[in-house]
Amino acid sequence: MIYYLWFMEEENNCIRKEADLNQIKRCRQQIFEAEEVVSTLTDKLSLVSNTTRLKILYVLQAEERLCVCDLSDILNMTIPAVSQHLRKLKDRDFVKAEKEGQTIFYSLRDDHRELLAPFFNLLNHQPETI
Amino acid sequence: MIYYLWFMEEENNCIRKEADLNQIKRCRQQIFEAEEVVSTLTDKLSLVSNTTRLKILYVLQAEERLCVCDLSDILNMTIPAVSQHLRKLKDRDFVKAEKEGQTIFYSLRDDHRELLAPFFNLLNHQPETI
DNA sequence: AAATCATTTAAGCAATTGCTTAAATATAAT
DNA sequence: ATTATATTTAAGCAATTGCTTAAATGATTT
Repeated sequence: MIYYLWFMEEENNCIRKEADLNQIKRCRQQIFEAEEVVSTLTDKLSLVSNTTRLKILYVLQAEERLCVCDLSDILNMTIPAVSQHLRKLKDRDFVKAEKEGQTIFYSLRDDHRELLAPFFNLLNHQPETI
Repeated sequence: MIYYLWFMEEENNCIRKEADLNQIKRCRQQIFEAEEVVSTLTDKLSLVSNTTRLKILYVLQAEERLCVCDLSDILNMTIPAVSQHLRKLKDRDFVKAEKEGQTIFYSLRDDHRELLAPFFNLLNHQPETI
């Protein structure tokens, strides 16, 4: 497997006299190494950065489990709208679904508790500033 | 100032026999109280959940300051593209700009260090799983 | 003063998002 | 079997996002 290390080779375009070429290379390498974690992280954050989905996660944290119909009531939203959000959360392993008769109960998975913890903390303690 | 407490009054639409009306009211109130924090938080997270902007924040954390031209080189992106991201980050107080001649240096502000800390930790330690 | 450099701003556009309504699925009750 | 219930899926659409290119701004050098 051959990796092309563009951050080492590529010509610099920043033509400032004072430009620190070593700094630029260092930053390129830093980003190159973090690339995958950046993708994984932003993928998850873009899920959480939606008010409806954050609210869903927040109430699920407190309530153990809720069905689509409950959430539709709680959020004052259409059932399909809620369902579509839940699907995204399920696809990314934020929640799990358990069928009981014709009702499907959703609950928080443990997978992302660490990522979510600071957000739940903020929401629970309602500080003046974030 | 009169607040209409819809979460107390409003009719329930979830018609399941087993629906726990108290649970639904409790959740509504919980969300009602967190509403503002939810907005503020998702507003910030939606900034961070973009790979380019997270990378900018990440390298700025390590490098103290970088100019638009540097970042354009580092990220292998057009100058206007970077500039537009920086504007968003500046508008939300994630970064500050300092002019020095015709060069504008951007650096991290302290305002959101607490929010960003866990993300920087992940990026620095490159764990197998997030 | 004119040209160069660093950056921003603006207009345009393709891709994505998040809703809506309507139809499909699947389980339960009559 | 038929109807009702709970949910999902799909199609359509307006709003937002993030880029591109071109033009504008403002400081520096010649």
